[in-house]
This record gives sequence, C-alpha cells and structure tokens, in this order.
Amino acid sequence: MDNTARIILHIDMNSYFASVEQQANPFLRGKPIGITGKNQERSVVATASIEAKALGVKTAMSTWEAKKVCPSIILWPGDPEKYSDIMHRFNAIYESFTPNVEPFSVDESFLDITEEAEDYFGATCMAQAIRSRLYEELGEHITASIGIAPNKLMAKLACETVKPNGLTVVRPHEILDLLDRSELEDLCGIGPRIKERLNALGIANFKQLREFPRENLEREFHSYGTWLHEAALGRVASAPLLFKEGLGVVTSQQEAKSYGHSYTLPQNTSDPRVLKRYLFGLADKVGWRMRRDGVVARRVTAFVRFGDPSTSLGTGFSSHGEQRTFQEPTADGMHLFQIAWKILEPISLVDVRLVGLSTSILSGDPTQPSLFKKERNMTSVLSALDELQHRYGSGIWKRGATLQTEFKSRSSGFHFDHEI
DNA sequence: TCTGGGGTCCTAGGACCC
DNA sequence: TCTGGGGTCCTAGGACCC
Repeated sequence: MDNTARIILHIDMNSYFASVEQQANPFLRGKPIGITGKNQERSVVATASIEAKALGVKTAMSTWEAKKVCPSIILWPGDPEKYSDIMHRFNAIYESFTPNVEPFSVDESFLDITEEAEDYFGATCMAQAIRSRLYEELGEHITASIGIAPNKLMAKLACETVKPNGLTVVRPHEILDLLDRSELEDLCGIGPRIKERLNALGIANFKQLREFPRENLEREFHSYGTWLHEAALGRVASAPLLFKEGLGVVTSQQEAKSYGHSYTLPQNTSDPRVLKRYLFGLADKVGWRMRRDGVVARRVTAFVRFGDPSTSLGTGFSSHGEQRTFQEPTADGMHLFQIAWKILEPISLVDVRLVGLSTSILSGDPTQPSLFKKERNMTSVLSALDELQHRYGSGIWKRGATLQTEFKSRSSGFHFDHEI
C-alpha cells in the first residue's frame, strides 16, 4: 500500500482519568474534579474533568493553584493500574474493527483503516461505529475525540481541534489549511523549547516554517530540522522522534525500554535513612514489574530532586541523577536498591524532595537457576512473593526494611541498616 | 508556600579496540 | 615512531510526549 494513500484514525479519550472516575462514581459526575498523585498537597492535576477545565483548571497545574482558581474542585487520587486495564479494553474494541492498532499512550491510539474503510466517507461511518461501541461497553461518561487524516501526525493534530467529544476529517488537500489554522505548539513534537527557538528564527506559524530554507533548519536543529520541514508540509516520511515508522501504524507489541518509579516525599528530608527506605520500596516495585514481564536490566539510574527554595527562583527544582551500567543483569529489588544507593550515597542529600530509580538496557530473563544455593533460595522466595502480588495486587507484601517501624533493623532476612 | 509520575529518542564527548 | 579512522560502549544532558 502506498503510504500517501492511507486513512489513519487518531482516538483520544476526553479527560480520561477524570472520566473513568466519574463513570465509576456517580457522586463525581457533573462536578469539577482533578485527578492527582498520592501526596495531594505537593502534587499536580494530572487530569481535570471537563467541568473543572471550564472553570479554568489546566493539566499539570499544582493542586494549590487549582484550588485557588476553582475552590469547589474535588481532588481525587489517581489509580494508574485501573486506567491501564481500561486502556486494554478499548484497544480490544478497536481491534474488532481493524488489526492495525497502535496504542500511543494510556488514552490514545492510532488505527490504520485504509483497507477496511476504503474512503473517507467509510472512515467517518467507522469512527461513529467505534464511538457507539465505546458508549455501549465503557459507559456514557467515557467519551472520545477522533481525528481522521492521511497520516498519524495530521490525524493527531486534527483530533486536537475537536476536543472534547468531536470528530473531524482532514483529506489530503486540506492538510495545509489545517496546519495554517493551528499554532506551532499544537503539533506533537513542537514543545516550548523548540517553539522558542523557531520564534527566534522569525518563524511564528506553519506557513513561515514551510517557507524557511530547509538547509537553515537543518543547520539549527540537525535531523530534527528535516522533520520540522516535512511536518510543515504535512508529511512525516522520516520522523526522528515520535513517529519513527513514518505514516503507517505499528501493530507489533512495543516492548518497554525502561522501567522506573519515583516518589515525591510528604516532606523534604536530609535523612539518608528515610531516603533509603523509599528507594528500597521503589526498587522492589521496579523489580516486580520486570520479573512479571520476564526481563532483566544491565543499567540502573538513580535520581533525586531537591527542595532548594533559595536557588530555584521560581524556575524549578534542581535535580541530580547518575547511571551505572554493569555486566550481570538483574531484576531483583535488593540488587537494584544496592546499585541505586551506591549512586546516591556520595551525593550531598540535603533537602531532598523526590527520589527515583529506573532500569534500562533490558533483555529477556534466561531464568537459569543460580549456581549459588543462597541466591537460589532467594529466587524461590521472590517467586512466591511475586505469585502473591500477581494474585492479590501490588502492595500485598513489603520488605520489613521499607516499613517505618522501630523493629525494622531486627526484621529477619534483610539486614538493611547494616553493611550492604 | 509553590511543579506528579510514567515514558521515548537524540546528541555529544571520552574511552577503548581494531 | 607517528598518526588516522571506524565502530562500540558508557555517561551526561536535553528535548519531547501523555
């Protein structure tokens, strides 16, 4: 199939996290709500309901600011596992229409319906049918916006113009018009920094971007300049960043390239014991997900964010992170923690706000039993705990060392406060 | 009293090997 | 004895997405 003749759907759930909670809880329906992280006082609004958006609440606004803008807002802690489960349900619905489904994020997917729809009229009918199925199977409060265009980038941009709960079609000859009605930063791939640098070159819209000499763009942005030039023409033949495969959708299951968790502490701390405890908890969560997926890692990155009110000057928190690469891959929370702590320990851990850990350079776990008896026993304990976690959900067990209790140093098995 | 938490990809310099 | 180039790995940092 010729790439220029494709028909791509981009489906984006409206105020997704908030809609899921409103569907599940009638009390929240019709009200301004904001889905947040765990420590609400130090969190941001991950998703605002349609009602909250109407009252001025924006995504990524701090909860403090959201309450100021909208005193009646109901802040509600998010449940990422639930949102991920429901994502699988709506992707299953899409797959009943076409096998060519590419999940893009927890609430967005691309569908290539070139074969199934035949033309844009057929595509519009299919989009309506998909929305009916979503309504039937997920409920009336979880709605979607749909953009239809000849490639993924333009389908996504088209979708942005009809939020919430809209449907729009952009045919090949309408692409330049769509771009010229859009702002630079509406395009997926142009963020605040790129926009700023384009503005500095005298480029304020897509018409100017299109007419700017390609070589000059490439001198400034390297390969990204090529992409910007193509994007301004409505083409994405060789996109370096988000649309690596160009125009078509990628149906093969994308394997994760990294696993990470981070946590903003309830209060800033300079106490290494507190940081160790949280870091160990994060390492266990990461390790569990890796073992669940049957992968091991050869790199660990550990990072902290500092509270530093005196140096931030309103421009953000400073942070520090380092990585270590090693030869023996692992998915054991204890190992991950030990490596991460070796990274963080030498740093001056004063007034720390957030601690985080991630793993990368992943490969399949050969699941060969260890030669060493002690390690082999530990593997079987981990397997048993993993089985518990799989059956009863994350959080069913925790290491004694991660609990804030005076007995922690006596908990058997893990001599946490001693040499590691 | 004030910014979460999960990811992806690209660039560039240094070390090291052939 | 001097010097070049290619390839890979490692680390740090920056930009983007939701």
